[in-house]
Amino acid sequence: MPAAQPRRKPEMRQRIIAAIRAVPRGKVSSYGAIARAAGFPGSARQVAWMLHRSFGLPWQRIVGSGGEIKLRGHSGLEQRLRLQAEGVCFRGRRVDMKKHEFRFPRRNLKKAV
DNA sequence: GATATGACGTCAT
DNA sequence: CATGACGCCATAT
Repeated sequence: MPAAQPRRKPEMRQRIIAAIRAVPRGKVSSYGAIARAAGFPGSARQVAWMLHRSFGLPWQRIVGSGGEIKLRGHSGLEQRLRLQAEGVCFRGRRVDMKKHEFRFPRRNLKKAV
């Protein structure tokens, strides 16, 4: 059978947004981790793009690998303040991932969706 | 369809 | 630890 074409539905956006919203207050996650959790490993950039396009998301909880804040200037400062307001600890310029990195639940067993 | 861009990630220097 | 190069992938023009 000729194969089902991989659909490019807006499903990607939905899943990424869902993953972002899944990060609880006081926790953080990285772009790459969000992308993986959403089922799109390697699409970290799309996560960032999405944060810019969609509003109402806990954008401050998404940081770069190792807990580094990737935003520049004022935005980066605000992100830091917002996270600290949520109780997130910093170590130098980075988030203390050891304590605050959110672990996504594994929904591997079967495709239960 | 080609080129440029971006809140990325990882590795080499 | 800072910097640069390369890989990655959806959008924008």
